[in-house]
Amino acid sequence: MNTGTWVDRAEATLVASGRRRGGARREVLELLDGERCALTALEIEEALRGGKRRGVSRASVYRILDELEQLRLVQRVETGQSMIRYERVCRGEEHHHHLVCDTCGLVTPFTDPGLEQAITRLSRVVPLAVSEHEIVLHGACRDCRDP
Amino acid sequence: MNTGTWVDRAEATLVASGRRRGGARREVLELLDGERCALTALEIEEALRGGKRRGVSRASVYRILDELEQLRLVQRVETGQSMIRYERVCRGEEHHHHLVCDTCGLVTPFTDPGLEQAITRLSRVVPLAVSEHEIVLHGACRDCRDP
DNA sequence: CTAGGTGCAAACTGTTTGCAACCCT
DNA sequence: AGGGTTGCAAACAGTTTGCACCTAG
Repeated sequence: MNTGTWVDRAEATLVASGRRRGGARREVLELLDGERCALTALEIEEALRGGKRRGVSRASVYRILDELEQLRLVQRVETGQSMIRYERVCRGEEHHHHLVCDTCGLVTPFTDPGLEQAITRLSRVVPLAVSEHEIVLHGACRDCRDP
Repeated sequence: MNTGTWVDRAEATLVASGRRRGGARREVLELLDGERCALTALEIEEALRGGKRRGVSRASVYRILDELEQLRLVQRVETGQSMIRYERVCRGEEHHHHLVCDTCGLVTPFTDPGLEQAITRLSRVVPLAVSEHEIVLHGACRDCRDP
């Protein structure tokens, strides 16, 4: 699937839920679509302010992310850096989790079928109707390991 | 192992690292020792203010938790509730993770050897020297499921 | 025209810090 | 006596909200 698809699906979902189109939201959607991993609201605001874009106010960034999350178009990622990160949700795309370097703060994605399998098995026996799961591995990335 | 052991070990570790004993810290240690799952700093402050205890100022709660975390006596738990939770670390006790009810906020622990195994295997192939890992399952608990 | 979208600034909330008083050792 | 420990209040940082203006439909 190409990168345009997610923005299109997102806009369609938004319109279907009775919303109008808006320039700020479009900016956020396009930025998220181009990112392969999770961003914080502040990173999004900054990325949109710089460059040739029009810029989106902080309040709007938060409001838009909140909307998108409720529509399950983006998901929150907690990396233990005391800032919420957001990334787009792609149906059909392999589910991924995150590696966090506690030294430099780098966040990278990874996937592991074995892990997903273990989670699926576990979800059946646990006293909770599991709807989401999040796995974060902390440690030192290569650059921070070798000085 | 009984519940007294952790407080003792904690105080010993603190003294060994060149600190003195203090009433506020003792309060926090005893409270954490009695809890089986993660608490937020604010919950700790509140729990200590009520009851027959002397109470510990908010700043001290944070400072103490920070100290304890650095000494690996407590660990942070991120449950996606935009508040950091802390729980004591017991050596020899089985490593556990968390179930979070997104409706009522209830946090409960669980353990799963299969999952730990999958994580261990994964840690060897990932581009990160893994030191910690955190797994959170989100969903609806029984009480929130059945009205 | 009109309800939703957006920016701005103020309000909130969890967390951190500066500083003076306190108390173990 | 002296340095770690604590409380208080102010400072911070990320997030949310109130309100007036703008804009898509």
